[in-house]
Amino acid sequence: MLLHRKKLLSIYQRLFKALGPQHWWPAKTPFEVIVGAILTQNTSWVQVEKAIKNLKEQGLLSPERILKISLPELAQAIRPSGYFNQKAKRLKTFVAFLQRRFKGNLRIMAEEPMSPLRKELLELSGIGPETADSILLYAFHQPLFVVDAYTHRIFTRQGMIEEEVSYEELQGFFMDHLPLEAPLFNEYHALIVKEAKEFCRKKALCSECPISEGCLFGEGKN
DNA sequence: CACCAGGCAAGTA
DNA sequence: TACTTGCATGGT
Repeated sequence: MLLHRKKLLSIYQRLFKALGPQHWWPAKTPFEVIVGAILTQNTSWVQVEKAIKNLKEQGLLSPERILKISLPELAQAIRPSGYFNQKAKRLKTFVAFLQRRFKGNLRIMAEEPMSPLRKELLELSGIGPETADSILLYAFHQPLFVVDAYTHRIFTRQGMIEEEVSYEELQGFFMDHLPLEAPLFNEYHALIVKEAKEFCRKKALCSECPISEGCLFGEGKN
């Protein structure tokens, strides 16, 4: 629908004007993006930064090293990011996949057609839709809109979507109504995260929110 | 102190 | 299929 497109673009413009470019993903290499995407699952980014710092300092931030290091050692290194036993396994699951399927080479993986690759990622234990889409958008520049808890919160409060929408439905809402461009999706998702942290978290700041109109803080279930 | 953070998988009925 | 629970650190 044309109305949704206008509305979504309008929100994007307001966010960008108020908050500026976010320069995502905050990582230097595609592999660091992938590691960060797994480590940040249900965890604040500052904790992930500490874990990644540990990995760097210990020379572990490469597929080869993560493949070879013992599980307990890896877990200890990423301890600050929480769920460290699970996430250590998830990192190993991914690098094993990378090795098996693409000779350990991310450049080969990047050449793969997006849709089948997304399915393959989702088959891995520890990679769900948000992590898969974050990897594909931010490491490989594929035009997939990343949905997270913030996206759901903001757009339900805006009254634009139902509370019960699934991940795929919410993703479709954006992808059906916006131009399928990776740079746009990159910036839009990053702005949503920034906006949610700044204004949508605390009731007191809700009125300052650059989207603002129609937002009903506290009246929704969150 | 309780609650939250850029999810996901496994268990239960 | 539809809910519930475990995973865990550290900040507010």
